[in-house]
Amino acid sequence: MNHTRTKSDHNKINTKEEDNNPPDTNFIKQAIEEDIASNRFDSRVHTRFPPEPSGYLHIGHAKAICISFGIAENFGGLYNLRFDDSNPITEEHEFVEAIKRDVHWLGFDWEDREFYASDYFETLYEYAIKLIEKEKAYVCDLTPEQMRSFRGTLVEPGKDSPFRERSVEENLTLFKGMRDGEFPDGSRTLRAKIDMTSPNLNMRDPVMYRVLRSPHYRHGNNWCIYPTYDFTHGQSDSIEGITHSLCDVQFEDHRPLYDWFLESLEIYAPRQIEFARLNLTYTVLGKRKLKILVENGHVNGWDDPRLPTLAGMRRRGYTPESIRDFCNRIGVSKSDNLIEISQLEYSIRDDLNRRAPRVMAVLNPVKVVIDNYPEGQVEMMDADNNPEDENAGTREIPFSREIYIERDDFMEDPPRKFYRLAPGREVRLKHAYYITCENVIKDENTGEILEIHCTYDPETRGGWAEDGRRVQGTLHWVSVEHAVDAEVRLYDTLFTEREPENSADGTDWVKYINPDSLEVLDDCKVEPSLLDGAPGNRYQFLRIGYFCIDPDTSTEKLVFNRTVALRDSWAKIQKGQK
RNA sequence: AGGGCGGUGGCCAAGCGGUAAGGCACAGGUCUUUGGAACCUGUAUGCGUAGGUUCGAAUCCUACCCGCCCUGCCA
Repeated sequence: MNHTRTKSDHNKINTKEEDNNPPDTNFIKQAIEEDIASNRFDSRVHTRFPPEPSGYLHIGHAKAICISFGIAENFGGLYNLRFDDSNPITEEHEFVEAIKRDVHWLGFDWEDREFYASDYFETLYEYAIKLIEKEKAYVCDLTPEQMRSFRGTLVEPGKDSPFRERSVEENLTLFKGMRDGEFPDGSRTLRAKIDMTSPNLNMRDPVMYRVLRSPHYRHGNNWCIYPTYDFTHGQSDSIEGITHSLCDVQFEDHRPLYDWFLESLEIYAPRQIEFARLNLTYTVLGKRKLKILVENGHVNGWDDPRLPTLAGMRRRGYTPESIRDFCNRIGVSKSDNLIEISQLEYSIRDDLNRRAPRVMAVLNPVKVVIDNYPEGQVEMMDADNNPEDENAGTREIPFSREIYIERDDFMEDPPRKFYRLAPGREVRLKHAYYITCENVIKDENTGEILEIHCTYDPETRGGWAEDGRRVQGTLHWVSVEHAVDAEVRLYDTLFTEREPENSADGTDWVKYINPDSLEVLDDCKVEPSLLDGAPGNRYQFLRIGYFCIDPDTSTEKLVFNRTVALRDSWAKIQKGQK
């Protein structure tokens, strides 16, 4: 048969299963492939992730980790975890433990390749002496203010420091004096002698060492001078034999300096490649801002489930697999980006849909009495744990004359397309029976619905009618007698603005914190099987969303966090009807 | 203004001179014991703008416009 292939034919042939895979290449992988082809690093691939232990890791770091470690895995290479700890003022041991925990949780194993830039301080000191001897570094006595004015501006060149031409001997003596504690904090620096007229400000004789009497969390009072990032990072990469030093684009104009130090020192030189950092709608990423949220009490600690920290997301119920999937899907490029939160939600729903056991929980209960059901009778109903997973098995759920259903699942005067319970209407109770609403009992004064009275059809056990009649709606429920009380914490975005840091009128992102980002429901009723759950366990509450057990759970009270709601097409219809 | 880097649909992102992949979102629909999931269909005569080179340009050239980063002894 002779027929032209149309676009729809094409789509049928390529099923979503095949098309759904994220692209398996990006500009960094291409660059590495070229280096392998040209044998630039003896065909090795060795990357690193260099966090500073001054805060918790967030989803933006996850992107960086997935890129650096993921690429090393792809090429059968190695990856190091290196703490970039050259500023004792902001760094703490607590953070190194938290970072290690989070990277492991993400599923990466750096084996014995755990390093600390601070362990290279002695080598770095020797490197500095080497540069002094090569007349490429000098001790400068300028105060911070003076140094700033000598640096020039974006459009005006800087001026040479009056201390720039000190002799090698004098520099050596002075630098040793710095190390030996002979000079007060901030009084002198060691600077690279490069070019005060460079259009790249980073090349205008950048500081290599500062005098700073602050105990280091790892080395105590061993040092009173500390190297700067620029004099630490590249050399650390070099020492570890890193081939590709992947970092975010803000370091792009540090690359000439990175290369300059390595070349001047005549040591092994890795290749730095930069990519765009992650931005997410309705949140902030960035160490300082997260720190403010935590320290000023806007949230309850680094692991607050509303935070984009890995600790927060873990507590919220995100799986490491979903975060990795998200990082793969968003791709790698150099362009500024703002990823929609729905992209992240897609990844977690997709993962949990396949893995999370289904349970029934009523968040906002209203009582239903089934008048024709025998009083005192209890039936155990079979329920599949996960229709997406045939190996998930089944469990039994107690059914009785009085049950709770969701208040939202009943309407006295239902609008069009409302498929749930209403006077005279028959619906299915999931895994149980068809019930028909006969009447409701309301509070005389407030009009609040107290009880809904129904009858059930004994011929519909399991949720099927012999005569083949259909019902439009299926409700979840919990037996009153067997219900377990629970607290459920619902989360909304932490900010009300899509771009809190960059909104139309304001500069103060803090004022866009969402006052309703946390809603606590403390009268929830859940099925008894949940009593066996442990903190961290994830579930799908049927028809509602994905939830996990919070560590705040005690023997007295179950506490759940909503990870993400199920997609809700009824909510959309309602919106449209308004 | 000097330097660096970016600009492909609402949000991401392929594309690497041969006639605009894919994902998310959105809109319809099929199916359904979750209004979930799954499945199907639709959504850029267009690649920041204007010129130019070429049989042919998102890809090459020129100019211009817009955005981000850089004036810490932070990383």
